[in-house]
Amino acid sequence: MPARGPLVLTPRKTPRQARSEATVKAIFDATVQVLIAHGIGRLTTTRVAERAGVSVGTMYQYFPHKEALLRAIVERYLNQVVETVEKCCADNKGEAVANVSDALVIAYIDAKGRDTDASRALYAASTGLEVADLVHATFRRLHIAASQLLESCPDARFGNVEHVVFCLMASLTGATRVVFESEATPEILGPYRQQMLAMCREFLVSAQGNDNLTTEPLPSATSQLSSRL
Amino acid sequence: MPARGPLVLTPRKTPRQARSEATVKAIFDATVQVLIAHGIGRLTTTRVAERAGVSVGTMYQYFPHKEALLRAIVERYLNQVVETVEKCCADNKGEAVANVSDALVIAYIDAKGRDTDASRALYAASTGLEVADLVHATFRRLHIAASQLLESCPDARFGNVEHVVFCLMASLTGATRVVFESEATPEILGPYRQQMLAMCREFLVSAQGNDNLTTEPLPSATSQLSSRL
Amino acid sequence: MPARGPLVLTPRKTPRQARSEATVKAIFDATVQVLIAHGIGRLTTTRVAERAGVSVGTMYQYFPHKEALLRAIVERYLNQVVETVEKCCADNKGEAVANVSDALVIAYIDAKGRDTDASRALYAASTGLEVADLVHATFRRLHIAASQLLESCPDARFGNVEHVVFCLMASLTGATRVVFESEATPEILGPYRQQMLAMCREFLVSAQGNDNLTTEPLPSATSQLSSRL
Amino acid sequence: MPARGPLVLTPRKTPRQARSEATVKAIFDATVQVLIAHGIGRLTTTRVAERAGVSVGTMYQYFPHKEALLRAIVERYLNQVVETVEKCCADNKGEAVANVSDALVIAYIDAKGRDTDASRALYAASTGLEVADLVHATFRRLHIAASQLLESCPDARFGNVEHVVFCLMASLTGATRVVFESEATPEILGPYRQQMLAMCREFLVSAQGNDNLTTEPLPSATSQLSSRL
DNA sequence: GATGAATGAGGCTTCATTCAT
DNA sequence: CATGAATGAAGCCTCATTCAT
Repeated sequence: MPARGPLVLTPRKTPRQARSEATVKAIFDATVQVLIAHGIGRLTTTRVAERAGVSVGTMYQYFPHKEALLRAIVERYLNQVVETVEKCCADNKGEAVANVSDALVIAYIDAKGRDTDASRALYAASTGLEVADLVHATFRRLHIAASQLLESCPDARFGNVEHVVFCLMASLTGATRVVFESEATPEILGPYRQQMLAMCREFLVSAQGNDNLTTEPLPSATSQLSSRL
Repeated sequence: MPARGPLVLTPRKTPRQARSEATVKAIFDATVQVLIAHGIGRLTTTRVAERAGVSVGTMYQYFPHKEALLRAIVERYLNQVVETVEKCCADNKGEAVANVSDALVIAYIDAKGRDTDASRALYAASTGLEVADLVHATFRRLHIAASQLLESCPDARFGNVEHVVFCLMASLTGATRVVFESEATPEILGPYRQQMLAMCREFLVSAQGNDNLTTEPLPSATSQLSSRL
Repeated sequence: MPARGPLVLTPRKTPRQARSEATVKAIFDATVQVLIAHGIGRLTTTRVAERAGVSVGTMYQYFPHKEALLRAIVERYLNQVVETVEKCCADNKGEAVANVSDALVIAYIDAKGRDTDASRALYAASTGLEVADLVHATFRRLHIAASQLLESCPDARFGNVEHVVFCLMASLTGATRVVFESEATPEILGPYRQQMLAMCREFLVSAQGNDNLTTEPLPSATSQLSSRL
Repeated sequence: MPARGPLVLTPRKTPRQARSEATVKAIFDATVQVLIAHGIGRLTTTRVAERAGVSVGTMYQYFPHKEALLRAIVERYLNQVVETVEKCCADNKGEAVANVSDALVIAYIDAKGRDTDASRALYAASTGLEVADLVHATFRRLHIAASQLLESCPDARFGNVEHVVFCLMASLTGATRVVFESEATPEILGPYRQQMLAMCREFLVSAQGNDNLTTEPLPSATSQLSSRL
């Protein structure tokens, strides 16, 4: 295929479409700003529209109801994060487990850390049954991406990848949430990232070969803590 | 829930009579039930009162406003969890790091697993600025208890206990939240607990002596993910 | 009406559209009607909205809360009265004291008498801390207008205008209130006006030159009534 | 009737009655205190009972509802004032008009000034249809007492006593209300009383013989002032 | 399409009053 | 009789959503 000059790969928008996109973007940005400034409890359609510089009526042209707007925002945000991680996975296929672990941890934490305020705000917005499915789907995508990446490692010897990756990603995403919900200052984030790197690396490396370690029988999960471990 | 300036968060009336206590208990139970059945978004004072079999007026005799009720519930729940863990810490003073790690993990996960539904419901209720301070305080108590416990281990050689414990507890609590918010069936919880045991144990054991491991220079925490790790 | 800290007393939305203005007028009229028909104790936001033929929501678009509505109504009414009196003052600059007195009395009583029902209703609404400042400000404006008018009289020889005018206006406004709160039928109002004219005229005329009349020593104002006068 | 030692003219109360009276007194006092401290808008049955040191239940034993309590308080207060004035009237029968005027003014203003806070509070409580009849009845009693007193004056030559006294008392009571509702400090009350003494005296004295004075046609008050007075 | 005034269901809270203890 | 916990009607206010202009 011979080069034919600077290719324009994105189709030219009609003015109408362009305006629509700009409006939607304005609404999106406004929503995040309101989320950051007022919190989910004070996020009202009027407030968002005001901030976006459009009328409520216009907003309802693009989002049939508030929940749709919220879902769209959360979805967009989660997608950004997942895509960053997926890209990282693609970039690290075939690396050793330890490296892969580091790459994953850094990719995820840094994706979150890109915009601390937005991340905090979105964590708050992500709680609620309305978007639970989005969160789950996102987690599944992360899980799949991480699984494939780890299985691609030349030194991979996992007993049960599913379980390992589940725990890995639950820790990574859950702990990061804890960090962001308390204080995600650089002074906290730095050490946190370092420790998390170690934790995940040790975990994954040690999981090589002795995964279903089935040590002693564990006390039943639902009962009181047995005094004997 | 509109902000209300200086909030009165203590119950108006200290239940010192038998009838009162029964009423308060009914309200507490009803709140959790409504939380489980409808979620925090559909938790209304009317609904709680109805479920508790009392009038709204009665509810307001014990809780000056909805927020106070919510805080009371969350506080009670968090206290239960913390106390379980603190008790576990007391019971394991002087054990080896690996054992202590196991004890902590099991204590925490089992405390949460005692009532799966309530835990799920309360995770949802715990998000929101109204109770953020309670959650933080709880985390701090857990952090302190775990720190003291780990420092008491005869084989403890931590570089920076603070950082290690912070990451440990963030992972433990955060990952457990992820599990409960997706599906906390025994089929999930069992393997999760096993992996978490391994993860934390490996982390803590490996943190002996090489804490501030400062291996290779890490990419800056706040910048974009460097493509090459 | 519970206190609410820093109150927002200006309407949320400045009515700049035709529809808006009509709505605000309807709300104003309805408020006065409800005040007349039910009294301030039975004036509820719902009732006013109903009477105005709008929804509560609409009302709250123009008045941030009930108190703001009440203040707006009272303010509007007091302004009408004050403006009438101020105009009268402007029209009578330079007249003799006796004529000025008559003009003031007639202007005030007739301003109140324009709409007997509204006046009665607004007297009731004007009691309450919410509007006390408006009432005071109005009295001060009346006081100032009357002072300036009286000082402009060619035959003015007051000892202490402040005290004289204060007593004059307190009597005029206070007595008129008493009349309207009992029965402001023409049969009452007519003679009342005539007597008030005489009273104020005699007072002002006699105050010429012998103001600080300090006759006999008066019994202390705050002590028990001396039995011997 | 020979003296028979110290006579006990009030019947001895049974303990029960004594307790009742004490309770009622406590409730009365508490009501006034709450009125002063919180205003009529914050006067709740619970608050009064609390302050009185009795239970709401007990309060309802003595007053069938809140309105009854309020009426009782207002009635008691108005009675005190009226009785003071009536006593003054009895004491001044046969005096000259000027003296009678002074006596009335001082008696009324000082009766109100006895407890400034209570007077203010009671003014606020007296607004509302519930007690309008009490206020009217009180005014009528004052009117009657003053009429009889003035008619008893040896130098009385009133044209229409009714009209004169009505205006006199409306001014006295109305103006005093104005004073108390703005600021009833001694610095205000002193001059006010002095001026009021002059005003009423001049009015009454000048009313001797030229009551229906129908002087010149009065200027229209900017309004539709009835042309014929 | 865009606007923003209007809607009204529904949430939170108060408080006069009742009644079992 | 006294108590005070319980009641629930009723008030205030919000905000997602609609629709005439």
